[in-house]
Amino acid sequence: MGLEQLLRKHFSKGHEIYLRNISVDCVIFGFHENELKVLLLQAKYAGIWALPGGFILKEEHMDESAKRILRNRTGLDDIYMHQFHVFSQPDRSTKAVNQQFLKNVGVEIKESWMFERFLSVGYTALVDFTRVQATPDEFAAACEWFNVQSLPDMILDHREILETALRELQINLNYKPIGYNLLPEKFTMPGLQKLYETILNRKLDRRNFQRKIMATKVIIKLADTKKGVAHKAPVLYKFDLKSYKNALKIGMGFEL
Amino acid sequence: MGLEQLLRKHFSKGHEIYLRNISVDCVIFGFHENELKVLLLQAKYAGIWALPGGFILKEEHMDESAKRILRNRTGLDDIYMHQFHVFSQPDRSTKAVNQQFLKNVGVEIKESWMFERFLSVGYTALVDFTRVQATPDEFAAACEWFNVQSLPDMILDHREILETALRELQINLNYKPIGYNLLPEKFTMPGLQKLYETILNRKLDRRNFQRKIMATKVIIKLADTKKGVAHKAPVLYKFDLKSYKNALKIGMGFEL
DNA sequence: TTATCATTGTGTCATTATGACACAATGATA
DNA sequence: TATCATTGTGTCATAATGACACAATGATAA
Repeated sequence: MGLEQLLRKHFSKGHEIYLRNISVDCVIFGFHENELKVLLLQAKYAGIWALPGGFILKEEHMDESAKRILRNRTGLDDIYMHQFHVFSQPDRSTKAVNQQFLKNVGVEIKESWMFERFLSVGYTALVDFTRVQATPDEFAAACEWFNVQSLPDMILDHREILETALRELQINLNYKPIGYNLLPEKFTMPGLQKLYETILNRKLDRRNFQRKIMATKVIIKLADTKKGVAHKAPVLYKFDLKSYKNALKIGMGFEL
Repeated sequence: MGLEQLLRKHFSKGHEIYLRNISVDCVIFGFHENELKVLLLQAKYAGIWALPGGFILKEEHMDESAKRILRNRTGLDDIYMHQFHVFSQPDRSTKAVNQQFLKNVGVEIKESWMFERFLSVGYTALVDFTRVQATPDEFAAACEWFNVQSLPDMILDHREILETALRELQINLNYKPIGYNLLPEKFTMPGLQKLYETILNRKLDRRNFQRKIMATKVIIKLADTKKGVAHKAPVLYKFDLKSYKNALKIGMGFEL
């Protein structure tokens, strides 16, 4: 199907399969080369970027919508996703934006459910950067990772959504185990610390960090060390999946 | 306007003023006689109870919808409300419930936006029990307080919404100052402790409790004592509004 | 009038958690 | 074989926490 046809169908028939007035936007975090990254889409025929988003199918649990969006953009499945906030400014209207988009593409549509007001539910996911197949959706020209420290212009309130998600992540660092999805299966203690330092955007004491992380019991020291690195070979660790999942549920009481 | 007319208007024209597929439900907590209470509505011509809820006007911020609902049920204004979760089970359908309700009332309506699926956004409020003028809405026969320990049958997933709100409140007790809206302006330390014990549903050590509460600096000791009580007259305290609001924003790091 | 008693207010102490810090071990590289 | 950046681990003073005891108060009852 060509873009024009796709757009006509989406704008004129979308309300037959999706709920109205609600959308889902996903803040997908990854970690690569000691940088915290977020996955964004670039609208076709426009420079501006957006969070991967979508709508809720009429018979679908909202968590499934978020997972579907994640799956379609990354190829990843079975990732824990978490709703964190509903954005409901009345003027976060997509009408002007959508009409501009249609104009850019050269399609004229008069009436559409897409011109109504949308609330958006923000979801976060933490994913393994190396396993992601970044895939644009049908209305996007590109799907790329950005360092959270240097973000491009973003549509609507997507910048605010992203920053709320980041704040959430920083707070959760103290109560939830983080890293299972962001790191490879085996990782080093300095590697884990870099992740924490990157998210918190501040330095942590190496020795106290190790003491506290080990006190949570969610990671296990392996016999192996990481080979082929300069300097002393660091010991490898992995998450203890059982404790990890437990800690995800009940939290950890933990202060960095 | 009679009930039938009201219902016809709401079911046939409501979608002209409200967003579709989204509702707001409010868990309004109060504290009275050492019990944690929640405000519920009883559907007309049915025994079953429900959380005070409503819909989002087309040009209204969702927070305003929640405040409007609170104001209409309690007469209270300027109360801090907080969205805590979106409930999105596809089968939390209101269709059967609404049709049953119409049948009870004796009104027949074939098609309605009210028969579609609704997501519901849960909000909490903490209010001063003594200042509440409990007022049923037009579709309710009664508006009453219930002890959270002995709740009646509730429609749809309202029981789950309520319990999620309660869990939220228990967790927040450790990070946010609680009590300003739930207690009278002047209160005693044992009174505040009772509130905490009631919400957490466990006993706390009197001396350690006082030490920790005072360490937060959000409450101020007054010169006065509470008169006319048996036994030793307890000292009165009040919230320091400035510190309180600050603590609401940035949290408190606090463990009971 | 005075003793009783439930309740309030405050202090101590041992234990644990925390932050600041130093030194030895390692292993690639020069 | 020496160098050196990095890793791994231990210590210490201080702060926070939980468990606990005793004195003060003031209404009530003898």
